[in-house]
Amino acid sequence: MDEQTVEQVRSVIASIPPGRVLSYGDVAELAGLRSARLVGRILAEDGADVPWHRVLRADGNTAEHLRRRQLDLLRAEGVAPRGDRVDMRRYRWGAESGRAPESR
DNA sequence: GGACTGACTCGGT
DNA sequence: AACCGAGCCAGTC
Repeated sequence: MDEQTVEQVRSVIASIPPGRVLSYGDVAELAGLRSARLVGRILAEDGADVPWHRVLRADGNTAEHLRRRQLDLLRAEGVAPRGDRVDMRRYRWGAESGRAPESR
């Protein structure tokens, strides 16, 4: 794994404000990567000390094995998941008034 | 090298 | 909503 890439990804995630979220793909883009999977992989290995819970799937779902913990952590900072799903249009970093720069 | 596996995503059925 | 196939990239066997 390229150290520089890892640091890029970690710094992007570290800069996400509390109460906001990004998708793996968003992080990949901000870090200059083409692969969202790489972001997940990096978090799996070196994500323990960054706010990894602010990163979720593009559709607002979380990875199965993390679901419970991640949603708890998010609730703790003001994000209210609807069932297993987070409202990306509302909480996505950069989407202040329900309008995302690129809300799909 | 090939096949398989993931904290992924998108477009098409 | 659910399932598929294709891209994606690094690691393991």
